Amino acid sequence: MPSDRSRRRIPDATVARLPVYLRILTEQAEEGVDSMSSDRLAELAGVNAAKVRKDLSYLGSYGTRGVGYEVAYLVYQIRRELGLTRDWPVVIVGAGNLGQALAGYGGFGERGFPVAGVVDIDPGKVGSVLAGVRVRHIDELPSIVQAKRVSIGVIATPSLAAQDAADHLVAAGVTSILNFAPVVLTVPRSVEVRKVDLAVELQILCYHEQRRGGGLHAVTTRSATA
Amino acid sequence: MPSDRSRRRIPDATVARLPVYLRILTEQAEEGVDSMSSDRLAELAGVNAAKVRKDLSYLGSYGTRGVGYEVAYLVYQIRRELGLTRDWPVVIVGAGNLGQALAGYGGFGERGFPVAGVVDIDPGKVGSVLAGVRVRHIDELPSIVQAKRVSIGVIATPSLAAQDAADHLVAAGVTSILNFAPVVLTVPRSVEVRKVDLAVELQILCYHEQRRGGGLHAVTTRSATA
DNA sequence: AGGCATTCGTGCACACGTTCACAAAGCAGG
DNA sequence: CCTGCTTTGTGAACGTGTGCACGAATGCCT
Ligand SMILES: NC(=O)c1ccc[n+]([C@@H]2O[C@H](COP(=O)([O-])OP(=O)(O)OC[C@H]3O[C@@H](n4cnc5c(N)ncnc54)[C@H](O)[C@@H]3O)[C@@H](O)[C@H]2O)c1
Ligand SMILES: NC(=O)c1ccc[n+]([C@@H]2O[C@H](COP(=O)([O-])OP(=O)(O)OC[C@H]3O[C@@H](n4cnc5c(N)ncnc54)[C@H](O)[C@@H]3O)[C@@H](O)[C@H]2O)c1
Repeated sequence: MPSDRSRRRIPDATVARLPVYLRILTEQAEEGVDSMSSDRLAELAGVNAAKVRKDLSYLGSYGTRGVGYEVAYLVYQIRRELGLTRDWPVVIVGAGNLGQALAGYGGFGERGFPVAGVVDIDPGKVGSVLAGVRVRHIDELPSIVQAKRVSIGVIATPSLAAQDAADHLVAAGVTSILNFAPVVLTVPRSVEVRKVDLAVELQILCYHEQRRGGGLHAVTTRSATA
Repeated sequence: MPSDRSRRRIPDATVARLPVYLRILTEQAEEGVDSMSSDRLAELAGVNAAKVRKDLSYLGSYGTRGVGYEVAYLVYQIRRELGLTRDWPVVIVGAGNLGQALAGYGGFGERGFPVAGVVDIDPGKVGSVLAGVRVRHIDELPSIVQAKRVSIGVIATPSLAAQDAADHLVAAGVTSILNFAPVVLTVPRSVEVRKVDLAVELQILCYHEQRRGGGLHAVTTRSATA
C-alpha cells in the first residue's frame, strides 16, 4: 500500500532538506551517477548519514541494502513528494531592485517556477518590460492569478507596502507567499508565508562573529590576519 | 555581575528571533512607544508571549514586572548582544543580477552593514560603478578585506563559481559567509556559512501547497480555480 | 498601608529533531 | 549454498525548542 506512505506527514526539518538532496541527486544523475549510498549523499549535502537515511525513509523504503539508492528513482520520488511533478507559476509583486533581479533570474523557470507575471503599483514601472516579462498593474493581479493558475506569490515591495501586497495576493486567491520584505505579515491561517530576511541572516552571522572575536583576543585576531 | 550573563551562550532559535524583536522595537521606539509588554511584542512578532520572555531572559532580567520592558533599553541590550554596536562592512562577490540588487539596496548600510566593496572576475564588469560602488577585480579582495576590516562576505556568483568565491573569501581572511548560490560550500570549520536558497523556499511552499490540494479533493480544487 | 491587577521570569512537561548503534537485508565470490 | 562485506531502515537515547502555568515582583488605587 504505497499511497499510505504518501499520506504520512513529513517532518518540517526533512521537508527543508529534501530540496537539497534533490538538487544534488539531479546533478549527480547528469554526471552519469546512477547509484548512491547515504554516506555519499550525506557528504555532498553536508549532513549526517543517518539523517539522510531517516529523511529518505519518510518517502518509503526505496534503498537497497548493501548497495544504496538508485539516483533516478530517488529523484522521481522526491519530486513527487514535494509536488514538483508539475510547474508552479509565481507572481512577483514589486518591480524594483529585487523584483527585477528575481524576474531576470532564469533559475526559477528551470526549477519549475515560471514567472507568470510581475506587478507593481507605480504607473512609471507598469508597461516596462524586464527579462521578457511585461510589468502589469497590481489591479490585474486577480486575472493573472486566475488565468495562469498561480498559487504562489513573491513580495518584493518596500516594507511599508508589503502588507498591502499580501492583502492583494490573498484577495486574488494566492495561498502561499514568499516574503522578502522585513516585516511580519498578517494573513488568513489558510495561507502559508515564508520569509527571507537578509538583514536577519547578516545579524545572525555577526552575533557569532562578535562572540568569537569579542573575547579577550579581539585585537590580536584582527592583526593575525595581516 | 552583568558580564557573566553576556558570556552565556544563547540558543540558536533565540538568536534567530532577536533581530526580529530588534526591528519591531526600533520601529516602535520611532513611533514614540517607550514601554512594551511581552504580550504586545509577541503579537507584533507573530510568536508566543512566553517565548518572547524566555528569549529576552537570555539577555538578562531587563523587564519590570507589572509593567513590561523599556523599549530603548531593550534595543540597546539586543544590539549589544548581537554585536550591532559597531558597523560590519561586507564584501559582495559577483556583480551580476543579484549582486547589483544587493549593492544597490540601501537597507544594508542603514542596518549597520555597509558595502565595503563589490568584486567580480569578469573584466567586463570590473571598473563599472553600481550604486556608488566601483566593481573591483577579485584579486583585490585581500586588500579590501584588510583595509576595511571586513569579516563578512556575500556570495552572489553562479553556482559553479561559488566554491571558488568562498575559497577567495576565506583566503582573504573573511570568517562569515552569506551564500546565495544553491550549493553546499566547503570551508574551514572556523568559518561560518549561512545559505539563502530561494528555490528551496519555493519548494517548501509547494510541498504544503500540493499537500493541501493533494488530498481527496485534488481534482475538485484544481477545477475550482477555473 | 494594604489589596488588586498586571506582567515578568522560569520550572516543567511535552514535542520535535539529531545521532548512535545494530539487526536485517542484500550482493559478490568461491 | 554459505560466508563475509556493505549498506539500509529504525529503535532508543539524547539534545534542543516550545508553551503552559504559576510564583514573584511591581505599580496603582483606595
Ligand atoms: N534589493 C535588495 O537587494 C534587497 C535585499 C534585501 C531585502 N530587500 C527587500 O526587498 C524589498 C524590495 O526591495 P527593492 O530594493 O527591490 O525595493 P525598490 O524600492 O527598488 O522596489 C520596490 C518596488 O515595489 C513597488 N511597490 C511599492 N508599493 C507597492 C504596492 N503597494 N504594490 C505593489 N508594488 C509596490 C515600487 O513601485 C517599486 O517598484 C524591500 O522590502 C527590501 O527590504 C531587498
Ligand atoms: N538573480 C536572482 O534573483 C537570484 C535568485 C536566487 C538565487 N540566485 C543565485 O545567486 C547567484 C547569482 O545570480 P545572478 O542572477 O546574479 O547571476 P549572474 O550571472 O547575473 O551574476 C553572476 C556574477 O558573478 C560573476 N562571477 C562568475 N564567476 C566568478 C568568480 N569565480 N568570482 C567572482 N565573480 C564571479 C560573473 O561575472 C557575474 O557578474 C546564483 O548562484 C543564483 O543561483 C539569484
